[in-house]
Amino acid sequence: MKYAIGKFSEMTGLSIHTLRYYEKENLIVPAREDNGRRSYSESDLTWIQFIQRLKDTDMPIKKIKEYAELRAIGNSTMVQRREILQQHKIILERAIAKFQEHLNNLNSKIEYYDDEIQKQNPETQVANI
Amino acid sequence: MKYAIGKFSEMTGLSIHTLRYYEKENLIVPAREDNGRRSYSESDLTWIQFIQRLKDTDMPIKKIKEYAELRAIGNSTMVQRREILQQHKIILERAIAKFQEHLNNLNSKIEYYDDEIQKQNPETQVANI
DNA sequence: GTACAATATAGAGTAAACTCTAGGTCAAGA
DNA sequence: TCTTGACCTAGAGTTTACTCTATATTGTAC
Repeated sequence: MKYAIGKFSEMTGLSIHTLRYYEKENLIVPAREDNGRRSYSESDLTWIQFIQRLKDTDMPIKKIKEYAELRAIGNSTMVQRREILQQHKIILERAIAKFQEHLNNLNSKIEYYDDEIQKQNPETQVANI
Repeated sequence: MKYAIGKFSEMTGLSIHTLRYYEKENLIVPAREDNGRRSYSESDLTWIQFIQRLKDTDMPIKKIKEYAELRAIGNSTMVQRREILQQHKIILERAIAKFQEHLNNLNSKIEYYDDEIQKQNPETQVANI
């Protein structure tokens, strides 16, 4: 199946403007119809979903672009592409650890607030007996 | 102890410009000396470290500002502040889940690349016997 | 007492990632 | 045939979070 940009925008949740911007940045370069209109394929869909996950885990557009341009060259660039993913993996592991740590801090702080709020509202205490 | 902006910048790793910008945004408003110079305290240090963790886990400046302005009002705003932290907690939990999921995908993809790279380099295979 | 380092303010500039506008083409339905 | 809606390009505008510049003042070392 082939999809015009409007349809593809709906399918991906990305705006038409964003899709054109991604093309300008070489992230995803769809085929064109004879009349010059963009024609996205199933494989473009799989690819944009991967891009969306990279984006969603904070890979900057520049890095995604780097990966996309290597991908466009073909099989000879697999070692470099593996390296980019490997680096991103390390970034993700660190991010998870950092978020987990801050989540623990946040939990203590919320508990502290709960205690203080209790102290400020004796009625609530009475109601809870 | 009191710290001038240069010292405080060193202690926090934030540039002097950033500290002034944070003040303009009401995130952290230090005392002033008689001559008008900023004077940061120990409690400013604890507070900026908390701000840094919020920032580091992607809370936007606007939201931190909201929290900071409630904090500046005092004890009467505890319920609202608790609510902001509670919301951020949920955001963090979702972020961790999302990152974890993408990490798993990434691991499969890296393994796939490893296989393909192996196939492309038979010498490596021989060397591994 | 003079140089110089640190501080002050106001406001301009920057990078990233969109987002929108203007002006134009083109195919299909009333 | 005409108009409407989807598409096209080039380029301007926006938001966030800084980052830098210009200009002025002040406190300390020689």
